[in-house]
Amino acid sequence: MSEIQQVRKGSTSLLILSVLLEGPSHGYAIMRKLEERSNGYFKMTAALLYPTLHQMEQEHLIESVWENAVGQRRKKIYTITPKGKEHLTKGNTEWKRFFDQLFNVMDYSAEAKKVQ
Amino acid sequence: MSEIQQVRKGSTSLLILSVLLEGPSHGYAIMRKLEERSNGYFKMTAALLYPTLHQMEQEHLIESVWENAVGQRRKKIYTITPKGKEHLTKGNTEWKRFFDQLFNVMDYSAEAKKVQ
DNA sequence: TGATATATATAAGAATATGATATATAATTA
DNA sequence: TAATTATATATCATATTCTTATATATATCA
Repeated sequence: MSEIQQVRKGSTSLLILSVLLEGPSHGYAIMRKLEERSNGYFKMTAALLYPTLHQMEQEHLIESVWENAVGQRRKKIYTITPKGKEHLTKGNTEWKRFFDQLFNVMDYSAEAKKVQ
Repeated sequence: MSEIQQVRKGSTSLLILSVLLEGPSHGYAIMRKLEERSNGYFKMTAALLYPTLHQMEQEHLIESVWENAVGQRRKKIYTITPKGKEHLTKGNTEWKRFFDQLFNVMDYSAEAKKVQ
């Protein structure tokens, strides 16, 4: 597996919650919005999306209702819960801390190398 | 698993390479340096460190020699290879891109929410 | 002598991601 | 009209990475 694919692990639920913060949406639309907003960087696949959505629903981070409109494929509409909003805020903070520490260590080493 | 533990996935090899960029070191010392430089944030465990080191050696990112000094426990000294240095540079860039895109999506959503 | 720090290592299991496959409808194009 | 593409949800087998627990062994300090 490439480095960047490993990196992406664990970000899925946070990205989904980010999209749902704007308003209710269904699986396929979430996938498309993520790709669109990152200019194709986040290429979410169905095999990752749907199991993640199911798990997030079990954890009460999101809720769903089926929409059965005539002349359209049926869709499962997901909404972010208050617990989901908390999770997103907390996750955002934790990611920022993690990146700070990661680049702290990497920059420290790069600086030490220059001095040699 | 907590969000932050998921986040950490895939960063291990990059952190190890960062430490080795400064100079050769052995497993236990790498573990301690990482904890020290991140003020305790990165708590690397032996069970994660040693298998990762073995794998990285197989991928030729690092090389090792046994050191058998008298009056000391024997140590396996690891050195970063040219391939490892490339890997670190590339990984650093990829992490930065990932970070940019992640917060791009998250901030976009937070802004859209404010406007509602 | 016992506790702690140093030092390397593996096994079992959990969590997350990928590639492949399945099913089905709506809209578009040839 | 037929074929293709886009929409829409879902699972399975497999791979990868991480955690908890366990094992072994030496040096140092109280």
